[in-house]
Amino acid sequence: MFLTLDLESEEPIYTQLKHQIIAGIAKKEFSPGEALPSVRSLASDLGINLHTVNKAYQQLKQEGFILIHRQKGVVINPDGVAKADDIYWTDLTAKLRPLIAEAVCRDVSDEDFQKLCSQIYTEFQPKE
Amino acid sequence: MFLTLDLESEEPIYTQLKHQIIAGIAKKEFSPGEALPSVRSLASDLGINLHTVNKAYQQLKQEGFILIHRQKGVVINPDGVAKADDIYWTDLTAKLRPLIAEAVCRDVSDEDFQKLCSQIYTEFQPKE
DNA sequence: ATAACTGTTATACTATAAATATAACAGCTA
DNA sequence: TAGCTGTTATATTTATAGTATAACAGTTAT
Repeated sequence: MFLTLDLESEEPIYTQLKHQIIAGIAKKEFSPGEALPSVRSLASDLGINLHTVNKAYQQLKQEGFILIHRQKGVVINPDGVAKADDIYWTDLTAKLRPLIAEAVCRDVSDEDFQKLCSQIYTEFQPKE
Repeated sequence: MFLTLDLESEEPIYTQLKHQIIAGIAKKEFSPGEALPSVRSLASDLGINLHTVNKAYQQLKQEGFILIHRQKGVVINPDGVAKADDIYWTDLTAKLRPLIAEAVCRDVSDEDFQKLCSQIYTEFQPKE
């Protein structure tokens, strides 16, 4: 597991965990069905409380990234992540709008913005 | 002034205010040098506390969107908003990365993502 | 001058979220 | 039986969001 935390960040720990696990799935560092550490062991490894890990896991489960078997453990969703639906697009649009509004204010062109997005996309390209 | 608030939203009120004012600047609904309502009158109009408005104004000032003259009032920055610099790009990248990571997980292609961004960009196109 | 308006500062309070600290429960497994 | 799962419950601390008053200093119009 290569999860690192920035305890100085304003981003809550459980959010950092969520983002890193989602990034790991995007980068194919985690395979469908692969087991994730238990809440206790991950909390122990990172030096944080088990409830913080549990909160991240619960939300990842709610959003379909992982499955949690009551007395087994936590695994990356074997069926993969649900495709983009209407709710997802609406949500993503709401998150992008303020970013693009500021970009417009700062004279960032549509093309420059897309260039940055494409560059970030390449970060999640599986290494050949 | 066309500022509306969603008091049920998880997004803090002062953040909603910031986003709407930035969006207003992007849409050229606000012109450089144009006056904004005082903290008291805007707070009164919106039915919220003056400190909440003040917090939004202070951050907008900090980020260069508005100017505040001590005993005069609040105006849209007459010099326009500062162009994108290194700090801005780094910050924007950090905000986009989790969105793009999830998009990759949900099989959203670079092209589809860019299509959405372009569509949002058109929202901020000045009406001819 | 006075009244009414600016932003600013200070203090206090409530409510909520984030994170931690323990503890216990139920079920699986070696 | 011991040790591991996730889960639930309770309590505490800390930080943020938002409100409620009050006062100060400077401007502006009456």
